[in-house]
Amino acid sequence: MGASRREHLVDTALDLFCRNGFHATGIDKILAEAGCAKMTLYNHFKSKDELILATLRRRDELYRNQYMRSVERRAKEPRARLIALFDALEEWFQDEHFAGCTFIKASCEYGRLEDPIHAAALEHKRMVHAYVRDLAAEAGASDPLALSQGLVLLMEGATVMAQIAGGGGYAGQAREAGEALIRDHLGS
Amino acid sequence: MGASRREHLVDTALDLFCRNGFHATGIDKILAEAGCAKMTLYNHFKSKDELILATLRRRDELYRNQYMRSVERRAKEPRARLIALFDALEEWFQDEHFAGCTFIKASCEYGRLEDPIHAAALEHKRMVHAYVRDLAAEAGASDPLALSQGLVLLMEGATVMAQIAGGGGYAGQAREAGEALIRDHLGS
DNA sequence: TGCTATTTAGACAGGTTCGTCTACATTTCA
DNA sequence: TGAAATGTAGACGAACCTGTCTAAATAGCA
Repeated sequence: MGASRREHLVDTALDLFCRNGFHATGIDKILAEAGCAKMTLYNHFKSKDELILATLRRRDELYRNQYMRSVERRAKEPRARLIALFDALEEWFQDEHFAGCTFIKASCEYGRLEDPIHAAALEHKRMVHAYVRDLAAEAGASDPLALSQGLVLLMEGATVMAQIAGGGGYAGQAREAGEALIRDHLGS
Repeated sequence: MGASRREHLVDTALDLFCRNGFHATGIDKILAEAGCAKMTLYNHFKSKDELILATLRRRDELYRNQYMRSVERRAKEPRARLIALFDALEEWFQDEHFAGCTFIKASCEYGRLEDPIHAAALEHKRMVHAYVRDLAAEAGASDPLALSQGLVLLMEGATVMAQIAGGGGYAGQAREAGEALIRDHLGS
């Protein structure tokens, strides 16, 4: 079983953390759900916090392999990809397992900026912004930074609202506003 | 002391919950910080969850008395008030006690939609949206709903990013994008 | 002053938490 | 086949959690 045991633990923990919260999810619950022994967990991870950091790395990997690839599958031209950011968001919100952004949740429960868990959340958000900024630059925006900042705020706002309201068209609202921003920066 | 004891407990709990999280903040910590006895708390509140709901009601009250009044103080005309939404946001982010939105945090830790705590968060967000929608309508927007949805997403996105990054100009970014949306809906 | 309601300090119960440890079983791979 | 690595099951400790209870002190108000 080797490394697959570890991956299975991380995937199980990621699911439980995102659904029920980090503090509210005990080690024992994760072990029961994953069907493995306590020493297996503590053999792979030094502590619960280390496990949490591993789940955040895993979530970042999934973001790149699922969300970002979904954007790139939906459109080939940079400008169209800026709009596809919101369609891929909608796809995510529609997922029956959608439970909000794991990184936002992590920053909520681990609020101190110097906490490694909070720092991991910030690092992920920086990566997302860099991705959008590059797309805006490729699309020929005169001020790609400003455009990408606006788009990212719409994306984050939609994600938070979808989490609180339980889905409900927020990606579409964000897309509509995003299109206006894109027109403003790139012309119609 | 009468009711002031209860208010002091709620204010203390609100501060600790928002700084350190709901699950991570124990009853004993709140009591120590507030300097009062356990039975005083359980005399006023049936349980910790009831205390949390009381802190959310208190936070909602502060939002109306501080944030919304700040918006209305900054501008008298509806259109100017739409822009003032972001300036008042910046003022909030600059506060040394800023620690993100209590309601977003509550929805993160109590993720089940049917949880009364989550429901209270949703209700607050609905109130905020209604406020912005009314402003957009007063400003003469042809589609006040669409405009307000875009503005709200920018506001929520800025709040989340300010929480994760620890301040840092997100209200200004949101204002810039918000002005573009307002121009798009109301003309320059 | 004196009666009543509130607050206090702390012990207490029952449950949960994280993490360690041991003794045994299983897998891996030469 | 046999040795080394890995996983299992569960007991265990020490700390923490929420919520209850009691007995004494204090506050508010007539």
